[in-house]
Amino acid sequence: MPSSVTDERLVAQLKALAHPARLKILDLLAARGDCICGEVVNVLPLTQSTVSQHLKILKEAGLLIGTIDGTRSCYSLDSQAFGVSQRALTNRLAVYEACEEDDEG
Amino acid sequence: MPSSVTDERLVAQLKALAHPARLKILDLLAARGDCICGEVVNVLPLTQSTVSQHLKILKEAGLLIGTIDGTRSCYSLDSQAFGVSQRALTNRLAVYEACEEDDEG
DNA sequence: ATCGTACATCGTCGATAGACGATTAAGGAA
DNA sequence: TTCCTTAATCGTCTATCGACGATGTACGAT
Repeated sequence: MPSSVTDERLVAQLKALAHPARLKILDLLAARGDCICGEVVNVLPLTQSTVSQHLKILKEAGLLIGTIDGTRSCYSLDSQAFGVSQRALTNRLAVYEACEEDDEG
Repeated sequence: MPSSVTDERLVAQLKALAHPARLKILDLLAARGDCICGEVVNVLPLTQSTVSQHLKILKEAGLLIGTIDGTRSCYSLDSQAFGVSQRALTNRLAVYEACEEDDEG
């Protein structure tokens, strides 16, 4: 019953997810385990500053973990955070899905 | 492998979900089964035109079904659509979640 | 100390989102 | 028909998003 994720936080995460470039970044990180910023820049048709901005947004939404490695920034998915938000989202959507109109009579 | 939901569509649905007022509308519909526009207006601290706009966005994202009932518009959740998008989202997030960094060696 | 690399941040600009009031469209009641 | 109710749409305004180039910052090599 305690949702453990506020509406506000859920909205923030949904906003972070709701962009094609950011979904691509997540896919990339899921595929490779981790990436430095430059690798993401090489894959996406976007400039370095734009990619950096997207990474920041994902990080602020709590979906990514970023570590400094010398002059490089290494990013990886925050699997735990995804577990939490996945459950929150799934619960939410499941409620909506379960809400069949039962006035079929 | 066929995702059955394009990235584009997923992004559109995430955008539709990523607004507090629209989450509230979905909650309301889940709780009541269906609502006419005016009921939603009475519950939310927003004007009729704004609420109507939000309902339109949710409908265009394929999350709501709207039926005309005399001069009223009756909205209800499209449970089937939620089933589909829930699976799409859940799959996506599950991949991210499952992607533990296994380079612990 | 100087230079090069890698990334973050700043400033800007056009496009989009979100709110509102006003108007329009359409059904029901007199 | 005329009027009232309900809701969709239009026009406008502000705020935020998303892209970019330019600049700043920090580390590594020379």
